[in-house]
Amino acid sequence: MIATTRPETLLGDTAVAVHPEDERYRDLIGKTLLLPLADREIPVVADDYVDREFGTGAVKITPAHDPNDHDIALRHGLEFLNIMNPDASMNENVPERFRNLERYACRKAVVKEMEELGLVEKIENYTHSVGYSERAHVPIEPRLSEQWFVSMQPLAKPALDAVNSGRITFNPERWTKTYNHWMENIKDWCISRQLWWGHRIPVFNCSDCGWESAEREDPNACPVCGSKNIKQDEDVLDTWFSSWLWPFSTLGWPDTNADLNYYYPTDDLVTAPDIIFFWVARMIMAGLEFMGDIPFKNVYFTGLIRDMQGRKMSKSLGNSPDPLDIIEQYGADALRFGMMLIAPKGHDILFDVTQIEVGRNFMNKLWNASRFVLMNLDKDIEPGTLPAKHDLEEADIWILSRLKETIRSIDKDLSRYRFNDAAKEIYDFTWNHFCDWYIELIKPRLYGKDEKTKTTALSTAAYVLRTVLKLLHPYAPFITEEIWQSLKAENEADIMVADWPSADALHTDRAALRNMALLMDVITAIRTIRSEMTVPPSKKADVLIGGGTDERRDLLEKHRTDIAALAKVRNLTISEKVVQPALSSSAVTGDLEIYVSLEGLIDIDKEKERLEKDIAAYEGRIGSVRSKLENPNFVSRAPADLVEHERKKMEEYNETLTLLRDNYKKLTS
RNA sequence: GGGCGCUUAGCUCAGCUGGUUUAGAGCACCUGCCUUACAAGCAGGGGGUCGGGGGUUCGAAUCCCUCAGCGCCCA
Repeated sequence: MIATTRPETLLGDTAVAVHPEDERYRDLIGKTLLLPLADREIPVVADDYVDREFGTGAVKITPAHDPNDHDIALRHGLEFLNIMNPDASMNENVPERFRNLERYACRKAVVKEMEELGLVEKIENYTHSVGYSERAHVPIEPRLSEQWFVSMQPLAKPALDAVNSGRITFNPERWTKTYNHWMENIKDWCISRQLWWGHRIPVFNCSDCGWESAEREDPNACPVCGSKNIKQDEDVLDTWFSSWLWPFSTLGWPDTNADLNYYYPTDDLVTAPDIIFFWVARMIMAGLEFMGDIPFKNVYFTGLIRDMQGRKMSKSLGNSPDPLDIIEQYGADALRFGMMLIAPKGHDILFDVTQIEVGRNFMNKLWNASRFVLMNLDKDIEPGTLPAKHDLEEADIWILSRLKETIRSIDKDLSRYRFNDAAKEIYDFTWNHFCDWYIELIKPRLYGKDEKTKTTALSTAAYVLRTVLKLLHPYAPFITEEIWQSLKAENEADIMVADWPSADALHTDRAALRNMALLMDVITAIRTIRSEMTVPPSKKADVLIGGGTDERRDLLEKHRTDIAALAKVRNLTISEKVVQPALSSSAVTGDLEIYVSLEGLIDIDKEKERLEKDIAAYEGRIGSVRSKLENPNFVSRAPADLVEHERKKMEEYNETLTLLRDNYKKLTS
């Protein structure tokens, strides 16, 4: 007894298969059965493919109409009986009464006869997977037919070597596993397609003498018998058959020329991992076969863009947004930059258009920052040229040092295909360093009377901005070129042909980085007090800074105007010993005490709350450092410089905590 | 069945060679601001026992094992 979802194929059965170790049927192996309706004798064969647990454990074999059955038939030398015409109606290989019946009509007829013969045990609904044409919207019927194949084994060997020897690298590396698995189990490639469009397969045959051959030029007579009755194969080539030639056919192959010589092989192929088989592997095979060399050195696999439910975007699902709509809404650069920012290396992304807002906001920020620089830019400033070193002020040195660090990070990220990290670096530097701090820091200089410091600040700002534009250009070609046109020297070329910024042109000044960090901490501390005590931004406050070392106070003294401007301070007192004003709020930054005079705005409870929060924070930090230092194993086994670092941290935290507690005590006494 | 990945803040995700502040960003949220580049913005803030368990280690979001859940690929 057997089960089937396609009863009409019974007419094409040429065997029944059972599992070789199935006790139930062991006796029957090698014997024959009588196939009903067709009245043919068919053998019982034993094959591992059969699942003993499924159904009765006996399966009908229709070699001409099922791929699995086809393979079984090959193994057992069974007959291939094609019972269908190309239109899926029944052909002359079935009993006369079924001939020319459409497949579903035949199915009914077969079932009816089987029932009449009392051979049907039961009929039940069953869900199974069947090939389905999305173009024609009909189920696809497997049917034995003549197709052309490319023998792949000889091509696969050198292609496997090329990747496993490292001549071609995959990024991320893990995709080599997918590649290897496919290549090691490669099957011949069916290149025949039954479509009305495409390149027709250049195979010709003669209906008089049976000659058949693949030809470069269309023949007009049979080369063997001279007959004019020759016909070209009706099928066309699989589209990938031309795609695998892409690395060299696009450069003029099979003709040799300068482009082909220069550009083959290329450096990087950027593509998606879902076409490793269809395209990447085949390009490598074709390159090695036809050019005698690999087509590219590296393959970078991007993630796939999916919708928020994780589904691949597809036309039939209709879940892919039209890029033109997004560009209309956010801008082309915003789309490009936003996409790069949210696409981590080699991982799929769940895409929602609102994520492009980040890109739009950043482009807007860049545009406005550029406007600011340009509106202040005097004509006598030479863009791209830094002021003499001795004219640079600490803020200038700081932003240039930060710029150098940024370029180095970006170079490193790009060399490792970490495009999102590089995008993040540009974003972070531009917004959080250049805009939020540097531009704010130079405003007093720009609005002041000193022409020299003004020019230095502007030259530095222009230099930094120009570098940012170059770094950003691959991500945002349009806005960067637009701004560049206003920022380039008179005879300077467009940004798209500009040199990539070199980190070597700049130097890192550790002292400037450290000093500016302290300055920013102090300014932020004052801002935090102001905000938490709800001092309106329009109201300037008196600030006293005490404690610290002579060096640190000198530093702050040097940046007195910066502190005043950025923290909105009226009178700033910097002295080793300062007396805390009666109505004031306090903060501690390292070993510096900061008092903001509040003149009636002071709220004791709020101030207590603030200090308690700070004290708790430092107690937490000290707790975690202490647990390390009190662990003898840590002290004895961890690297000495790390232990030293933790000790230093402990000292600093303790100092800060002591000052915070003093202030808190004063408040409650 | 075989292979590959993912699980970190309300959401989407970074966190690379184990340590460098008490784990970061954007969005969302709270407070205050139309401060003459920018409200698509500015300043400040809250929010996470890093899916569960075990192990290795002086030290784990990070390395190993295991369990659970989710996703993809196998022409």
